[in-house]
Amino acid sequence: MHNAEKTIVIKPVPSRPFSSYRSFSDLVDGTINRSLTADDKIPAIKPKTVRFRPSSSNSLPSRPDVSEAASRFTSDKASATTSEAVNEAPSIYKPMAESVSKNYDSLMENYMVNDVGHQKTSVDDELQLQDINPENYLVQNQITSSFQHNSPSLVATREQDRQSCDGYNWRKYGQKQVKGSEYPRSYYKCTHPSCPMKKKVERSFDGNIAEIVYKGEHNHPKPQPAKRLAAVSEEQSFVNNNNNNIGNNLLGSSHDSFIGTTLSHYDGTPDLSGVCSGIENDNERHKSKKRKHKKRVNVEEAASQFVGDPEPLMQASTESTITGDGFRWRKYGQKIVKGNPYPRSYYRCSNLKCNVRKHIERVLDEPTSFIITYEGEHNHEMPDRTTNSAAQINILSAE
DNA sequence: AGCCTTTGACCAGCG
DNA sequence: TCGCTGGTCAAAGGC
Repeated sequence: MHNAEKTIVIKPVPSRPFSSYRSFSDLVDGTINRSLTADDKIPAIKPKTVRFRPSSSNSLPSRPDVSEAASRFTSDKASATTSEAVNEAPSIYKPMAESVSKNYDSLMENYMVNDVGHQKTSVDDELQLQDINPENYLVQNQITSSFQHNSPSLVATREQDRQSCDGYNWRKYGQKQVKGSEYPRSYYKCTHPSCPMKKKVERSFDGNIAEIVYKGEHNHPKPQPAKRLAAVSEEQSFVNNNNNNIGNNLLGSSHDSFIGTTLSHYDGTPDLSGVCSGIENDNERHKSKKRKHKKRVNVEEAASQFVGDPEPLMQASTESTITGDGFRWRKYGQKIVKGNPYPRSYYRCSNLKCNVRKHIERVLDEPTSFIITYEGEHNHEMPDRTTNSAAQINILSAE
């Protein structure tokens, strides 16, 4: 692994809208006002050989290449197909960062898919997903504690801590400081018996996720979510009736007063962002509480500087899209960044009061891999995804 | 009691 | 063969 390059990619600065990787505070302070240059190269995630010792206690071979998100996002039929492939998987695996699962293909597709009745965004064109390698995927996150605002449910029970927002239960079985990473890496196993799914999480000292790598595939359905707070439905009704977003009223929307949604509330949908993983333990909860009181940075200001870039973004659809990370996004542009022939797509949280942005780009050296970078904090709850999940299931069924 | 995290020790691949 | 490294084990303690 090219540690130096990887470090750049995963460095948990809260913002990386430019390939020059300035800090978010720099952006806010307006210290960036230059255009991209040839020196602004996008670091690629290089292949990494992962030595994997088959577990003697686990009769099910695990292939460290199918994302949890992806597997979660596929039908049982698709999972069965993958399992067949798993049986032939070697015990030495390549790179978690080099390619994207075939499930991730559909996942990424849905990641950009509008809900019922809405067309996909042009992500297929942007990212050329059709050639995604049925192998691994990696989610890179630079996030600053999303999802923690005004959410009583996050001050949760231990059970809820254990259950990540991806809906599965994890048990930490190790932690190690790995060379080349400034943060400790934690190792988690799915707590379901005989499930080979694992994940590695690198978390900064303030609790932000620097990197999440999923390995293997769940061989079981997602655990039944904890009972949802009764208040949610009422709240959601309110939200739905007050949806300011374009078109997607069926889904409900983000709203500052929206409270009570449990972590398990997004059934069947992927969590590419890892935004919820930052609340997986008590420490994280406490940190999240602290972050509540942090002054929110003005992402809008930073973005306006970006828009003023000499290489303007191509105008994109103004329709909002609820995505795999549970939030609704509106694409506001895309552009070719020097050093990478693939266009980078820019999204903004469609909640009018929220300044979170993200961008998605292919990895130069590994076109089947994507880097998803988050910028800022959501100041609202996740939209209700029930309807969206149904829509996604329909999409999968149609395939 | 059960399940979790923590953490030092151990193992195996690689150069 | 040896040291480095990443991944895993397992005992101990906590909730």
